[in-house]
Amino acid sequence: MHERDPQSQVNPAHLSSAVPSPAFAPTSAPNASLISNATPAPIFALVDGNSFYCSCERVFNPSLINQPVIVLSNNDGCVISRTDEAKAIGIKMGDPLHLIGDIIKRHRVRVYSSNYALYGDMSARMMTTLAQFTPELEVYSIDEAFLSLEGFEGRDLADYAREIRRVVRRDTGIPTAIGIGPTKVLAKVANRAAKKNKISGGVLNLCDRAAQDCVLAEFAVADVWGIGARSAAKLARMGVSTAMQLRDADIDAVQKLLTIVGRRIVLELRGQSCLALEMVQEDRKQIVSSKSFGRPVYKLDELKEAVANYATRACEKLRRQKSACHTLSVFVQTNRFKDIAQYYNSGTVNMGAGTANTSRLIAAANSVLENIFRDGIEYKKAGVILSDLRAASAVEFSLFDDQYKHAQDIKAMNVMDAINARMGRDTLGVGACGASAKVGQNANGASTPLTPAWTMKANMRTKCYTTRWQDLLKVG
DNA sequence: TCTGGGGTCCTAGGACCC
DNA sequence: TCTGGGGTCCTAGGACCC
Repeated sequence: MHERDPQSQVNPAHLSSAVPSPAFAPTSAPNASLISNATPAPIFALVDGNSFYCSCERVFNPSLINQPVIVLSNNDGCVISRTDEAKAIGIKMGDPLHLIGDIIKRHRVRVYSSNYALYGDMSARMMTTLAQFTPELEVYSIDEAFLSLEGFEGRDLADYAREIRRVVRRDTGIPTAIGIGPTKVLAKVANRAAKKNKISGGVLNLCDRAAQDCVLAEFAVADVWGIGARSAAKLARMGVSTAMQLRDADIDAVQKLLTIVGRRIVLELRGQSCLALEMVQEDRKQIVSSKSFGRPVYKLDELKEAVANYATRACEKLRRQKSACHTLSVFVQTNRFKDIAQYYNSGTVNMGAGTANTSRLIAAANSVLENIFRDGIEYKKAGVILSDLRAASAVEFSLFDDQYKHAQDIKAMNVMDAINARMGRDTLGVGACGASAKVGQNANGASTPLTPAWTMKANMRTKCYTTRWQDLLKVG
């Protein structure tokens, strides 16, 4: 869902200037351009949940309000969400938990393992609420959405955005910030500035040039959407350190430095929309399931069990988008932070006519694993990558493929998915995944010494308030 | 003891073909 | 004995995002 190829990125609205006049427009042009020769300028609003994961936790635990709160990555590794209070005491994004023990103790920071079932459900609620305000909405990430406000020019856009914030807060409990601009990049800038500036009331409209100048002059170029650390360093060498300087820079020089991606960013900063709203979620081109282990793993059998579980997750995603996979890769690696001899190995297998059958993919993954496994190594992470994905309906058989078996495969998977959807994940699974994963967990699903080494650590997870009946909050 | 996971896009360079 | 160049496809690596 991020950068796209230039063709699909171009907003047709802006191609109109290249068309001599409606009379010469190709017959395939949308009718709108024949009716009106003034194509309306796009207006984007970016709505973004503040400290989203922490805010989700606060919704169900009001004692966290006004407290420093952080949410951790998988395996309780590092900080991936923090409240303003946590930011204020110096906790940074990505800080490893084991290095900030002092601050946590001193300030009584409330620490949580990530609970994606909860955050995913809260996200869906937020998006449903936003959809009430405009049919043109792009769900950009778990906590962000772009809205098109085209057609709302008649009203005060900042007022409308404040109304959106109020309703999202009322209906989901999630606080948001909203940035408005004529391009996605400017809407992103506006959103960030709105978050920083408390007097903005969480809303900033950067549609007019004077407002843009004012904000861009003070905006670090490294904070511009699409400019990462590498690009920022290159730009610094060119003497560009603010978003305003980037906007006004020689565009060809920028392209030379940052490729076509950089050029697009400059154009967007200038108010020329290159990145269109993408309302339909395209199918994934690859599906990855990989995780670090809770504890080091040494044995092939344990790796196989882990990989079987990852393949199962990946296959579920594959079937959800009705694709079949034609290439499967598996990788294993040591702990890159540990001062030991590093080992990384991966292997790939061709899945012939294509399949979305969990058992087949696990079997294939196992054979790859046997090839890349070396004895005597302390493994930290493994993963499965499904690629060369095509529509499941377009599976092509060769003379040697057993079509009957393929049809049986599909039936079996449909039954498994249906049961798991109704009774909960992993109610029905493939034997290779091991029953042991469920043994040795305490009541909250946290790991105990009996849990297999490969399973994730999540010792501070809250309940699934919105997705499990037994976890519903009791009032009174 | 302890450092996330899942994605996309762009470019350069090699292989291959004619 | 001399020994081209253009196009396409694929892959690996880099960069970025949340």
